[in-house]
Amino acid sequence: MKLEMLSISDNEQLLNSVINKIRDLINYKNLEPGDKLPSERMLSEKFEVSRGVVRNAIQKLEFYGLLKSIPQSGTFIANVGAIAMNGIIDDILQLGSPDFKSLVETRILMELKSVKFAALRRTEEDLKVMQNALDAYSKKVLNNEDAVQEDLLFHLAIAKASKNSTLNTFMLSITPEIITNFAKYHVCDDDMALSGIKEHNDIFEAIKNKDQNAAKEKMKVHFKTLYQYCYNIK
Amino acid sequence: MKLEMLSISDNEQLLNSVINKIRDLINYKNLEPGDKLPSERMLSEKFEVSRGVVRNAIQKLEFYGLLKSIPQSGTFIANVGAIAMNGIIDDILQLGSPDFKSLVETRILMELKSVKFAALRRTEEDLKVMQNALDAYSKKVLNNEDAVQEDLLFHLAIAKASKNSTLNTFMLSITPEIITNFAKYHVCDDDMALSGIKEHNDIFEAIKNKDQNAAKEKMKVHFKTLYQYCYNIK
DNA sequence: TGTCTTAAATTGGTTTACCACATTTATCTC
DNA sequence: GAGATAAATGTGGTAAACCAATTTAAGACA
Repeated sequence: MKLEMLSISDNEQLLNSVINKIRDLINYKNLEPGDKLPSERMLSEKFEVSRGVVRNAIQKLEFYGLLKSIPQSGTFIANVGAIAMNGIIDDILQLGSPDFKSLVETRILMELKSVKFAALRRTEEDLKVMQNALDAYSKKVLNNEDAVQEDLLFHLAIAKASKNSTLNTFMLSITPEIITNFAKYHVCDDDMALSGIKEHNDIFEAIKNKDQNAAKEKMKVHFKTLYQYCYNIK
Repeated sequence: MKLEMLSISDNEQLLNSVINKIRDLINYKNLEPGDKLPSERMLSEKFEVSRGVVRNAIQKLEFYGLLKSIPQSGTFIANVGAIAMNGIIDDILQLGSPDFKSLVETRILMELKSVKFAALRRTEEDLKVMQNALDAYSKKVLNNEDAVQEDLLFHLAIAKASKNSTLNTFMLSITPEIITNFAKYHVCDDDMALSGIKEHNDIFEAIKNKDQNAAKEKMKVHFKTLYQYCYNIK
């Protein structure tokens, strides 16, 4: 069984079209935060789709914080202005193709900040978790095994130690995409992995010593190769 | 009708418990990327909940990129390692309470980068959109009206001009939360709004002139008050 | 024994009818 | 006419039956 995601499926296309229609409705009626959407039954009739599809669309928009369904009452516009809402929906609809370059670019800028926060705020417990991730990484690399997962686990441990829940959430959310693309493009060569062990250790020591600037610099070194890759491909 | 979100509803609690059980199952069975989850019917029987609840839980995990459902085949673990998966699920379950401090902290670091990218990559079209947002903001402020939405629209225009889709998505996703908290804590006073006009103009000019460093510095000035607020409250 | 065909079982997705609660409207009492 | 109460309507949520595609297993035939 393949896990291909090359073309979005029919049901996803239907879902997106309904999301688009809901957006058009909100724009047309100039609905503002707190306003009530028509009932699911009315929407399903208006859009000529089953109520289940409407429910799925609403649920997705609810995930993104744009709508709020309240049982036995209705669905309401959340505290988001019209233009921001349109931007987010645009984003939802073109989903699935965040370019790898922007992904890496964003990861790097977040890592450089989170490593500084980690150096500032890390606890002894954080250090232990990092140490474990570091050991697991080294072990895999020295056995010539693929260590992409372990590599990222070390970085996620740093993100957690940064004590910034939002930053941590974002790092977690881009991790799967990073892994997929790394595997696809074979970003990490074997020699890269070997040098990675020392680089990881340097970062770890800087965090341990609570040296923010050193931590950032060592992280920069670690991303040097990735940086070049990121800005060379188009 | 109030839009209170103080306590999560019963159905949400049930949903979270099922998500937790799915996580436990994955851990217990040591399921790896590509492995197949038991069928929805088996899960609903095992967890003693209706199949619909199981479907909702799977859908939510699919939304976060952890699972992938394929019609008439089954539900599969996406390309995410066990530990990263646990981290993300932890994150999903404690949802709804990203502290304001981390939110602001993250927003600032992303803004300081996105404004540099914008200065580097902005098109003439981008400048027009920014100019419009700027005018709308000034108009509201000079009329002594609330201008939080317009303020953020200018910043979102910058994020869009940064040509980094990932960064733009993140900025969009934290925008609703920012607006809510701004309104709740009355972060923006009237005099702050007035000085904001000039600060916005300065940022705009720097982007227009493609001066990355000036853009970042002007943005820093703009966030100075917010910075202090962010680091004073606990 | 091996390969192709075919039918039965399994799967996620969809539809339908029903539910409990909230809101609105109508009715009754004073 | 005002307030309280009850009936009717409308709402999102839920459970069960149904669907089409897939997978699996059995069977027929060489």
